[in-house]
Amino acid sequence: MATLRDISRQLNLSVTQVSRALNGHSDVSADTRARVLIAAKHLKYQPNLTARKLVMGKSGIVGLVLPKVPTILQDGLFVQIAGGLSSHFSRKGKQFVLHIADETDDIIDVYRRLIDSGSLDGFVVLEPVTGDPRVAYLRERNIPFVLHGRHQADPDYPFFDIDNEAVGYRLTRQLLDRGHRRIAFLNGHAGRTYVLQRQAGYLRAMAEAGVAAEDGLHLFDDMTEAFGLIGMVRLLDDKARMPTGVICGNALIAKGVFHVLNTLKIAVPGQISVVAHDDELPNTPTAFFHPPLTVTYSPLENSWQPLAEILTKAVDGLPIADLQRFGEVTLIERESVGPPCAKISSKRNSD
Amino acid sequence: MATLRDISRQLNLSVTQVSRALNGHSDVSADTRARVLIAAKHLKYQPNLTARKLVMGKSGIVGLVLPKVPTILQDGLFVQIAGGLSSHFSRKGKQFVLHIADETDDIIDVYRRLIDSGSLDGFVVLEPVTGDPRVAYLRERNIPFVLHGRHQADPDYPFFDIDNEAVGYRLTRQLLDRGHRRIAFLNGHAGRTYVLQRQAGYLRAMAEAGVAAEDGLHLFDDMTEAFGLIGMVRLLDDKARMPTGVICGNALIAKGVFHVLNTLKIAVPGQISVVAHDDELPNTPTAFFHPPLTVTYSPLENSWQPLAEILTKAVDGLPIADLQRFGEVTLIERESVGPPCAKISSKRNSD
DNA sequence: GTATCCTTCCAAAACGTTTCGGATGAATCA
DNA sequence: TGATTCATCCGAAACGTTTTGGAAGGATAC
Repeated sequence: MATLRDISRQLNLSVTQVSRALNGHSDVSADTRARVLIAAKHLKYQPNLTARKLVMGKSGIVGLVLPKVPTILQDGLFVQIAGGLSSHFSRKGKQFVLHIADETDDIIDVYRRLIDSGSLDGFVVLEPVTGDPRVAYLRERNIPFVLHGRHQADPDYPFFDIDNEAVGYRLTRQLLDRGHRRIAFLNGHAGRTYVLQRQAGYLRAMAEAGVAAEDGLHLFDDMTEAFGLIGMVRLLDDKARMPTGVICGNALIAKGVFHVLNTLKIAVPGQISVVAHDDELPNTPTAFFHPPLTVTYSPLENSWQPLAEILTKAVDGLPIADLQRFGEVTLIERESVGPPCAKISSKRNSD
Repeated sequence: MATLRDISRQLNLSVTQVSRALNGHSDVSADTRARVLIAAKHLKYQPNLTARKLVMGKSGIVGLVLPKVPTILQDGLFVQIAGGLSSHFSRKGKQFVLHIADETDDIIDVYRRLIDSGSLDGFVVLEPVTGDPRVAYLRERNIPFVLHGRHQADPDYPFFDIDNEAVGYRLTRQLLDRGHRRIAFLNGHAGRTYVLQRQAGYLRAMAEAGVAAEDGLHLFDDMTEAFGLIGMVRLLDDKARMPTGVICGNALIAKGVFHVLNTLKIAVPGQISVVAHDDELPNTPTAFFHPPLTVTYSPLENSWQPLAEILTKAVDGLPIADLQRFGEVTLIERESVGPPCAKISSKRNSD
């Protein structure tokens, strides 16, 4: 590997000037810079990141720590996340590194080790929960990070998020506007902040419409097809309070819900209307549900680019004002919503 | 962060002695070493990996490069791989890092960048194919690596592998010994070496038994449930040459096969016998198939520890003889094998 | 008593980069 | 003319570690 010394010798320059030429400093003549650039290319010069890091204190490497237990990670999503972040970071000239935490040791210890060993400049933090200990620790250590989502209402740290309150609100309004009153919500895991924010949006819409929100209609669990299945069955169990419309936290839940309704021959939207939030998870295209699903749409895919950009800026020490961004959410009305149905008759009810 | 200097000052020692004490060199008195160790713990000393790497030329970081397109990666397997390797490497005091390659750029370019930037000491290479370009490149650059599997018969590089020829042989023998003659093999992707090795074992067993192996009975494709499904249907299509026994490359394929046989009401092992190789993939327990599946058993999980060990040694420059190991394969006879059935009647055949 | 060895220690160099402080000469200003 | 600015350059220090080559002193061998 060629070093700055090699270039400097070849051009009869000092190492300093070569370094400055390569890094675009001002006190290098145009002629010298050009010669350096050519020599560098010719010698296949690659800066030694280790040496650079030693003097600069930054490694150019950012990371993501995930627990071994794949809570959020269904088929392919993992790869999508890691791949998406990785490619956007590398486009910014940063290396992105993924660390799977051993389930035996505390997640904070993992961060501590990673930070103390001094090889990471910053972190992407996924799936924040209220009072997230990772956020607390990173702030305490003063390590740059960016949150996917927020963990409190008005955060003073870098984040990328969508307006989840609005998601809950708009989804609920979809059903309310058509006349629904008994509206169920198969939401996500109760600890997550976005789940609570969507719940808030739901409650606001219900309150605005003057409809009382019943506790039993709002269910929380991991966002899986299994939850959709089990949740929908539970909702149907209580015949007196059966919902006429169901909101699903994501497309996976909706898939489970559709499976139940389909099996029991309950028509959508004839007998029950369904809406969902669609992150565009792999292999779960809501447009091809039967019937096509009305959704609030905000592809997870759109997060990686801003996340990478924000963390890069955070590492470079930009002020907080530049480090907070919101993602777009669009409403896609399709065919899974109709007027409420007074009485649901199904195979199952006729048992 | 405390440095060697800090410790040396506190103890009135030279930086040299502190370094040597910490690294277990011989020319340090027991007393001095003890004092250094205590001081280091007290000051929460963490060696600066960057500085160490700069002088030693090694970073203590090893990596795995995966393509973004998840070829081998079904639900949870990804996390199992990354997590397994990560925890075993960290137990050896090495950092393990996962890199997802952008699908747009050449895999070799990714390795080149990673190597040139000088931050990785070695690589784990998964899913080798015959004449694997990654292996060729890493050897050319003289970078330590370990292969999961082999990409030629008698390799001169580090690997961990199971005896796949024996897997093919034993699985085939299971069926031959019960009298089967028309034995199908739903194998894996044709490029993979382990697939070819298993094929060789199959052919050897058939030849030994004096049975002609028919081309149409040996199918190759990705090891997925879908292949099991489609492959089994194809096998049943050709009524004249229908197999009495089927070998499946892994449990996922077997799952697809069982699905077809079950749906068509073809009894296992009454009408068709099935055997498979079981890597103990997540959510696919062959013991709980109906009927329980006879398998050659060799959990993927058992690979991570030897892989980590071998790569660690390779990075430390140990001779090749210490860097080649085989995993154990056991045969588990369960209830999916019976005598061959002369004529298969199924719902489908009666169309 | 002198030569040799062993134990324990240290100063200095090295790894490749960035940056600080200053040097040089030419051009501009008063 | 002398002072000031500007553009362009360079030497040396710094980052934190490991390693090299040797030094000091005591113990052992002859």
